[in-house]
Amino acid sequence: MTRVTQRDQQAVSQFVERFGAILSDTGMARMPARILAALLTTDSGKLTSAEIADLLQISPAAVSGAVRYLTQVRIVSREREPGSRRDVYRMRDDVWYEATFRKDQMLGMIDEVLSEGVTALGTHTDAGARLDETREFFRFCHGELGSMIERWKAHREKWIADRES
Amino acid sequence: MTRVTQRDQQAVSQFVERFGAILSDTGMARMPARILAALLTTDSGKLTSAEIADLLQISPAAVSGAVRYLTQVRIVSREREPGSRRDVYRMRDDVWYEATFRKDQMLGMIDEVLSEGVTALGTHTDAGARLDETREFFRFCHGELGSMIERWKAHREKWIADRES
DNA sequence: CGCTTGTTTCACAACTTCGTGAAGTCCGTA
DNA sequence: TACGGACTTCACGAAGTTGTGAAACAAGCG
Repeated sequence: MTRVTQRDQQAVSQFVERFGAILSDTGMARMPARILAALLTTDSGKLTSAEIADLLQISPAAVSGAVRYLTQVRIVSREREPGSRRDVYRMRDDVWYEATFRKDQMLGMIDEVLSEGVTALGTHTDAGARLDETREFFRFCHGELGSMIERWKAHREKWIADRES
Repeated sequence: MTRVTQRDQQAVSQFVERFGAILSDTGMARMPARILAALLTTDSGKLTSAEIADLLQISPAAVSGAVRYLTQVRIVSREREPGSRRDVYRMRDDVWYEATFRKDQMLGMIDEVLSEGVTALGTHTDAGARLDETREFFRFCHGELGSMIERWKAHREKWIADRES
């Protein structure tokens, strides 16, 4: 291993920690965030449990718990090469789509709760009107998010085409 | 106080708790979230420390800490009626704008960190290319968020006009 | 079959966060 | 300038989270 490679490894590791930290700042649990960051930095987008444990210096138990969460929310998929006992975790291509979709669901819940509030206060009160407008804001966001996904797909196509030229 | 009013109070209180809980699910600390929810349900959008403490059944110390946070992130403003020793906290009209703006800043930080990663890996590697695309996604979101604020302003005007007719 | 390797479950300990009570500070008022 | 009310600070205790080690479990392979 050359010195240059060592420096690179260090830089990559530092990126994994920083990006993991940012993701956990946005609400994702710490371990899943770090694992996702680690997967992002692999060429294949795949990593075994042991590799994850080694890379992030965590116990197999921690890996187990975190990947269970990540598979549940469809951020990674679990695979196993035939004839092997090792699980391999693959980052799904549509992670950001999934993440956006999940935020969108949250907006739906906010809408529900705000509707309760509007009912409780009535739109004839100032507070009720404020709640009504707040709800409209979140409904607006909901609509925006939906169309944003479409726009991203288009933007991505164009961007990739530009990059290759 | 009539029975109907009592029921309303209960419904409002329930809304405050539910909406506070949702806000804290999205990352905001519990107390600030509850206080914001409480302010939303007042006609004037204003509340004194004592009122907040009473409404949410929390100590003055908890109020103090939470409103300090809320004023720092510009969600509420502190006022004091001349000749009074009571602080009054007012919900700012542009809370949702501020919240969106703050998310936007987060996107900027993500961009920075991802750029480090792209540098560390180089765009000629598969991982580097993936990071590059990820960064492009967040940059796209950044742009979308910016224009979304404008669109919301326009949408709001129209919505208010419609509501009044 | 039993061994080996890899994963999962579970109870525990460390850490962090959160809200409180009590003491402290500030400031207008008499 | 002394009083009183209101806000803030601080240290503590409670509660919830998080990651670990150890043991149980599963599955290929000799």
